[in-house]
Amino acid sequence: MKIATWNVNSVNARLETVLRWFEAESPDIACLQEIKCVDERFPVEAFERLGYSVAVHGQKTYNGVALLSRTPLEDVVRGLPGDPDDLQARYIEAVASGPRAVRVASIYLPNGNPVGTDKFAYKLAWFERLRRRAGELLAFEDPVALLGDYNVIPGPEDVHDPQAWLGDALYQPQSRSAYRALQWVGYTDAYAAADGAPGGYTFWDYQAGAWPRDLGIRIDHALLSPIAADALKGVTIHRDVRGWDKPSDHVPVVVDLAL
DNA sequence: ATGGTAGACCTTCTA
Repeated sequence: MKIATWNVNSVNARLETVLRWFEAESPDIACLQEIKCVDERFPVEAFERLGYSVAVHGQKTYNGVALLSRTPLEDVVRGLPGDPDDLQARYIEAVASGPRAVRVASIYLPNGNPVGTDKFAYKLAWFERLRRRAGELLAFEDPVALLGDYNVIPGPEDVHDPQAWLGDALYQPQSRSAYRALQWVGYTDAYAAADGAPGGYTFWDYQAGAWPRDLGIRIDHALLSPIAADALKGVTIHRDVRGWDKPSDHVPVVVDLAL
């Protein structure tokens, strides 16, 4: 079973590119982030034609997440539990049903820049809510896969130049610690567990020639519950997609599970 | 030294 995550940076501006990738790779489940549209403007039919069930948690202009699955999506949760005042659409969770049911979430963690502002505080608070939710999910029978744009560079091997990112919210000690705390709850970073090599970047900025110079960072992650981690066969970063026409600044990451 | 690009949307914000 292949589960993908991809920050598409506007699903409508990128639809042709996104569909092209889905036709080539046909993941069983996919988690999209930064769809940048309200629910009504998500291209549901285009994905249904490819055989997917669709669940959307959209928002105007910013954020927005979605889940796609070849089996029906059940028990959909829109929005990260724990703060009714948080209106940003950054979390959707559901069970991809069937004989190999998986509980999956599409996560768009706050960026948090600049450090020292309420944006960074929001990032850390969101991380804490996610940790609590992740703990709750371990009580369910189904394996759990939490995929998305975590906006965290886990370690120095995940960035072209650690020094250049020291002041950035994505590489703050608190951000990295919060990401590790998710693993202490009982989740496994799929890329690390699959012996992913250093330099497995998933994001290259549009600016300053970051892509041709390979100035990338690894911030799109898959965290797996124990049963899911036991079934891990491999992780593939679809790096070549960054070189396509009209690319997102993120590329798809696919985890392959023996489920 | 404070740029450089992309998307949504309406003038600036977010990344």
